[in-house]
Amino acid sequence: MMQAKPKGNVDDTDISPRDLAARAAWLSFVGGLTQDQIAQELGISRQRAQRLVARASSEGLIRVRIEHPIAECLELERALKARFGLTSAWVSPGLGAGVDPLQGLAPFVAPVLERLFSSDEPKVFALGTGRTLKTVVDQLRAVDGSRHKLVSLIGNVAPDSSASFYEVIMRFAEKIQARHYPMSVPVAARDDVELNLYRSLPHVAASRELAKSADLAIVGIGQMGDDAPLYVDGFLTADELTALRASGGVGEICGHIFDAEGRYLDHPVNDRMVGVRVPEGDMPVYCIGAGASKLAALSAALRGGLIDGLFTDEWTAKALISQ
Amino acid sequence: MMQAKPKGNVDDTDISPRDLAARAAWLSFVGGLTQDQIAQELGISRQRAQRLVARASSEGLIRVRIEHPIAECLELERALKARFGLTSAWVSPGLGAGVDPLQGLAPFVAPVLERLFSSDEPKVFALGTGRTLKTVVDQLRAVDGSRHKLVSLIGNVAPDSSASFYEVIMRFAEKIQARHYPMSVPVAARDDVELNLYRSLPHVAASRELAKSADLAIVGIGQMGDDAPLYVDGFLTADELTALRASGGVGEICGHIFDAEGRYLDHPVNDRMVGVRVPEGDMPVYCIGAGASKLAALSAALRGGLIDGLFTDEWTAKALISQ
DNA sequence: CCATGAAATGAGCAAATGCTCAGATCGTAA
DNA sequence: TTACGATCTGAGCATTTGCTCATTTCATGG
Repeated sequence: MMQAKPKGNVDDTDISPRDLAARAAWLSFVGGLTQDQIAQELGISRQRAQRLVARASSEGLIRVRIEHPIAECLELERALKARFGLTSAWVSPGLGAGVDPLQGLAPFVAPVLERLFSSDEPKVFALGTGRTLKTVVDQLRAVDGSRHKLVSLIGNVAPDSSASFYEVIMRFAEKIQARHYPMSVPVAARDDVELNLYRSLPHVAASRELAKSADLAIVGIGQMGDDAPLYVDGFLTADELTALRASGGVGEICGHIFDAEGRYLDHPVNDRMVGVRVPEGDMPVYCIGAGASKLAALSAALRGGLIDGLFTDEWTAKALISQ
Repeated sequence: MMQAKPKGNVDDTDISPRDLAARAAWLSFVGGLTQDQIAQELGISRQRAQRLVARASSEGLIRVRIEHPIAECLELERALKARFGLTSAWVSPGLGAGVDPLQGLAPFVAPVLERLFSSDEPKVFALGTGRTLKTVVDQLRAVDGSRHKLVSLIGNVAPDSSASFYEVIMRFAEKIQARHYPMSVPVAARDDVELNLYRSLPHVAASRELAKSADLAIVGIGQMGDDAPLYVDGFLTADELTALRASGGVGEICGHIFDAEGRYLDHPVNDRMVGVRVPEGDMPVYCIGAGASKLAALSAALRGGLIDGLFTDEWTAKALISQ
């Protein structure tokens, strides 16, 4: 499927090296040993110890969390809920200007999702896609959620027929060992005939039904700037993007484009999405997103009541509250 | 109750300083910023940034966990279960010779207990006391376990009438917001009359009944060397300690002393404990303990089938398996 | 068998970190 | 107001850490 590079960080069946890295990291972080001491303890060179610890961090073997809720963030959560009628809000501390907001948001979101997934009661979670969700799932700890079901809200085949795209649901399913129902058709149909064809496929119809009756939807949010994900990934042509913006499009959730008031556009592009449009029924929708580029989209989604819960960072929360 | 020192690390209503520490730690650990950058971001001196991060770690605002199960530890867990007929075993990676085993064991045990406490089904947990359990509870994250009940297996009043001792159940209860039932009487009665008196007190009888019907017991284990906890804390005189050792006593759980085969001694000291002796009925008993000093006691408890689950560290596990 | 390239290793060095000490700041009491 | 004590703060320095580069090791293919 992919390149044959032996560098792949997927979990292959290595026995020793990763173990050793974990051990070095344990000695360093938990034991507070210096690299020299680690080297001695493990019978390796100080240099190697250093590399093992670095590797453990970069491969995500280390998970750090701050136990103390920062008052300012709690206040922002309260304000977001009050201002936009959300049922839930989570605000991560910011990491300063130069840093990708996801770097802070993802490790903050992951534990919350773990809590959701560790509910004893079997639930159906409907998932979107995108870089945000992918980054979050990478941070997710392996918890046993085998009683739950995961279903995709959106097709998983890109216009160039590649299926890899941002495969989020598989990764989620691996982490929590849940049954999963991807929507194995193109994200968008090219015309109404195709749309009806896709939707009439039994496995698609089943996934759509399951998604519509899910207990909770977890989605990202896309912006409509020049580097809109829909455009970059080839779902829209440059002309279409321009046209949609002219029609007022400022953001999208699961490929469904909406205007600044959070109303979905009445536009052919929107009508040909094979997946499910949220909100659907009384299923709560939790959205994960932060950063200046997503501000307009988030603001619109909030204004239109498209979402019920929001994960974001401090900077974005402040910006949203001050309009 | 305690000294009036304003240094107490109990959660007082500070607003800013701890928040700032948490924020600095977040920037450092999650954001990977250098102290200089943190200082700039927070508008403070590099020095202060350094101190804030250090403080955050020392105050336990930071929680680090290793995501990767180390093969060698898994193997030891398997071996422990097979060898001693345990239903569960957890082995933490060792931290090298010079370090208190608890420093590694406690952060390892805490997440496992969190999982136990996050079960949706209401349960009754029976708890022992001691330094081990206290260190573990300090590492525990605040999870909502308000549906559970916590009950003490042992009295909470020391011979000198001080109640503070190792107050574990309160700390657990605070962390998980569970109803708790301490056993508010002396640990040991001075004679049979007193024993019967204590046990006939309604709240003691109720606690004992609840403890006996608990879903799970979580206990530490004590050794009977010259610095036996029972002796150090004043529950035994030096003479008694010597006598008990002469009678074969090598360890104790909740103050009940047993011999090298894990059989409880038939001795007056043992008969005057007000609390509950484990195992009791079919309630599983999980024991937390590691270190050379506890080896004999652990070995005996395992041999006698006193415990069903064991939390220990690598070194101790190896020693136990090789007899 | 050797040639080749990629990854692992160790040395050296610059940056970052943690610690100590002296001075500053603040609150309290005379 | 001034003196006092305790904490907070910043500078300097020793230690620790992370990075780069040259070398070695290992695996693969000629």
